[in-house]
Formats: sequence, structure tokens, C-alpha cells
Amino acid sequence: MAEELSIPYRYEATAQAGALVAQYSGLAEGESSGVKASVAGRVMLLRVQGKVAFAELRDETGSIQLFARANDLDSFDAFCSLSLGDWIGAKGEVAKTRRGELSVFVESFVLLAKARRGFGDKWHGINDVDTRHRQRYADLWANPEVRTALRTRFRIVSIMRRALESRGFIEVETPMLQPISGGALARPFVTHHNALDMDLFLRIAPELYLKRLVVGGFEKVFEIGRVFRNEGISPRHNPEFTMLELYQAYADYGDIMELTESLVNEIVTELFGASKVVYQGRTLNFAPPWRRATLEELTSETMGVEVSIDLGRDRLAEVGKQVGIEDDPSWGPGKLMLEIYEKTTEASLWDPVFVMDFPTEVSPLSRDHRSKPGHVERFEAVVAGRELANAFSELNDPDVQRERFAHQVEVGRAGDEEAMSMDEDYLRALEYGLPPTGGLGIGIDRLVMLLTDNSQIREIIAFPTMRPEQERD
RNA sequence: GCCCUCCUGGCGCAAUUGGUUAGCGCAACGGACUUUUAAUCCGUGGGUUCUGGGUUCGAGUCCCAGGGGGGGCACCA
Repeated sequence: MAEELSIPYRYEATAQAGALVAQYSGLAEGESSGVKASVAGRVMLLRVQGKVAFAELRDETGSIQLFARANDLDSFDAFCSLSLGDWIGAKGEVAKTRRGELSVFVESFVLLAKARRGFGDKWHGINDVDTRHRQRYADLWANPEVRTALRTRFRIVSIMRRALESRGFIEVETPMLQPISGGALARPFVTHHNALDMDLFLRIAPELYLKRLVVGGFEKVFEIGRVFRNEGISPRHNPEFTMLELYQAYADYGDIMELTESLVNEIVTELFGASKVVYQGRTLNFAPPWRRATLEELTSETMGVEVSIDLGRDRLAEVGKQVGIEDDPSWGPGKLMLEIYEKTTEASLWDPVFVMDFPTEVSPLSRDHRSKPGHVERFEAVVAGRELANAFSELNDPDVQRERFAHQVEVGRAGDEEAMSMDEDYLRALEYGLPPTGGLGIGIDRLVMLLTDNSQIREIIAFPTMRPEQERD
């Protein structure tokens, strides 16, 4: 109780560890700066040696040693009985010890919070992946690289916001609870509104609402936010993840390609000072212009023979069989083509490439290609073998959109749980007129993985989805 | 959802072909030490080996079921 009462409600540090180290690392061994500083942070190590004691204090910016002597510090005994993990504030002169370690020579200190649990082995930290993800608060301290990666994540989002705003986009918010789940092909989470006594879906994409805003007169909008998909968890999938979606009136997918490569390159350059980054031991070059090639060209390249939807369904089914795709009678040639591309080609693409002109069949919200029947003006930006972005010239003809929805409804009746539903309100919006519009979606988590050299999505999500722990005591 | 694999004190790890009271380091607790760097030295306590069954004279080790984790497949971003 006494201890609890003695813990202050605030503490004013005059310096942070990182800044002190940067400023005074030039001191000679045994030399004092003559400056007093107060620092606050967590005790990471403690070495008591009779009438002197050394502690490593870590704050958000780094670590600095605390040096305490019984002669100079009245509460020396209390200092020695600190636990690893305790938060303290300490004040004293900044100087180097005889051994040349920059330290705060503690004249007074105050306990800010007691750590009643330890942060694992002081050398190995916490290794158990289960514990690390369930107790992220401890993981973040025990394994500083985790905090570094998350900080990079938050910074990427921040840079992205600024970059978009500087291009005249405004950030908007649209419903997460939606009566109709649309804008992507995925299974939604379902929840219930009691007062309205109706089911609502957690959004799988903000797309259809953002385009409604364009109908309403917002010409350049973006939203960075969480979407939810009721699918399996894997090293690359979390049920909730963060997407950027943006829409630009009067633009087509060509404009969006230019925007995408410049936007991503701007983020990379601001983070690393260059357009090249190393991912999983290989260099990735984000410098524009990125390669542009059609889905069919790229697939033909890897197959060594011409592959396109012009081959017709039967020929494509044969090609699919050759590469190990088992045919599904509900698929048309477009879906087969996409399957073949994904199976044979996508993973082999390394440096950023715009994979263009998808089959209409698999792109219910994209506008028909201006010159290639059966195709839409859609691209995916593929980096390191994975889709990073998905974009298209938006379909703005309400009649065509209605047909596409109708086809989706059919597919859904046939058992595809990811099919879209008819969205009459969205069609009504289109009937008011959606100007030619280019749209883009970027998976922020995937981008962060690339830029933090992580192959595991869990590592760059602060609190990844997990099964609850079993109830204990 | 399917397949493979892992689960030992707070943390990191051990335990020979199943064989005596399950070891070690860190942390904790007590003691020594006035310039340490994972400080060192002496001492102490702490585990129903994920849970529940089973095989066996004997199970941390083998078998079955369940729980949780990880990887792969499927699905997707």
C-alpha cells in the first residue's frame, strides 16, 4: 500500500536515452558532461556490486546505463531491490564511467510502476510464438525488432496519408456495418443489430460506398481502414486486415497505374532513401515505371505457348489439366484463364509488374476493355510473387452492372459463398451517373510485409487474431 | 476443413534403445563484493512433464481422444 501511494501520477523526464547517447557518446572515459538529466523507462538489467549498482534503463528511443553509488543515493537499497521490468524515473549527472559507458549517475530515482511479471530470459527473451502473439505487450519489450516493425507499419500508413493528401485526395469514412456485403469476392462476418432486428455484415471492402461518394460529387477520395473476411488464418492472412482504397473521377486504369507506382515508390523512398529494398534476401526495385504486361502475355511467357481466353473453354480446360488444375463445370474460360495464371505465373513475378486486362468473367465491378472483347480494364500490381494492388477503370453503366450482379447471384445460388449479391441501391446510385472513374485497392499489410522484410503477417499486426486461451484457474 | 509437426518450473533449453527422488542456465529469494557490461562467487526454494484415458513391472518418452501452437494444402488480399 505504502509503495502504491508513493508512486507519482506523472513524471517529467528531461531527456531520452537515444538523444543522450547521441549527444554525449564523445565523452572520454571518466569524463562528466556537467549536465544533469532525468530519464524515465524500464529497468532491463541490474548489476549490484556491493555499494555500487548498474542498471540498463530502456525507453522508446534506446538504452542508457544508470550508475548508482551508496554514497550519492539515499535510497540505494531500494535501487538495488528493483526488479527487471520496473518502470522508474532517475535523475543525475550525465557522465562516462571509468570503463567508458555513458551513464546517468543517479542522485535520486522514483518507482513509476512495478513489474510483477518478468520479461522472460534476459538473453533469449520470449521465443515461444504462442506467448509472443498472445502477450504482445511483453513481446514488444522482450523483442525490440517487433516494435521496430510495427513502428514502420504505422509510419507507412502515415506517409501514405500525406502522399495522397498532397495529390488532392481527401480521406473519407464509409460504413463498416453493411446490410449487403459487396465490393469483393469473399465470405463476410455476420452480426446482428438488435433494435432494427436485422443482420448486418462486417464489410469485406469499402468499394461500393466510395463510388457512391464519387456519384455524390467527391472527385478524389480514399479510405484506409479495416476490412473483415471470414476465411482461414495463415502466415499471409488475418481475418481483419487493412486496405487502402481510392477513387479518382475522370481517370482510367492507366492513370491509376501511374498513381500506384509513384505512390508506392514515394513511400519506399521516404523510408529507405532509395527505390530498392531487400526482401527475403532478394532485391526489389520499386522505381517507376513498372513493367506493364497483360495477364495472357505473362501466362503465355511462362507456359511457352499462347494462352488466352480465345482458345475457348475446352482448350483452356486441357491446359489447366496439364498444370494440375481440376476443372469445375461452373467455370467459364475467364475463370480458367485466371486459375492458370495464378497457378503458373503469379508466384514467379518478382519486381513490380502491372498484370493487365483480366477476363470480364472474374471482374464484376470493372469496365469492359475499350478494345479487347471479353476483357476488362483491370490490373493487379504483383510484387514478390503476390498481389499488392488491384485496380480498374470502374464499371459505371448501371445496366451492365446489373447483368454482372445477376450473374454473381447465379454463381451464388450454385453454391459459391463468395459471390456478390444484387445491390439495388448501388445500381440506383449508378443510375444517377458515375463519371469515368479509376479505382485502386492496396493491401496495407502486404505492403508492410514487403517493406519490413517479414514473411509472416502476424509479425506486422500488433494483435493478430488467435483462438482464446483455455480457461484457467 | 484436410495433412504433417510441436507442447517439460516465470523464461530459454536437457533427459541415452521406455528404467531409479525429471537436470542445466536465466529470473526469484538469502548472503559476499564501491566502476559493471548476459558482472562474479556461495547458498535456498520452485515442475500432477498441455488435459484425460490406455499399454507396461515401470511413461516426459509408446498408443488413443481432446486443447493450444507452428508449417503445408484449400480459400483468399
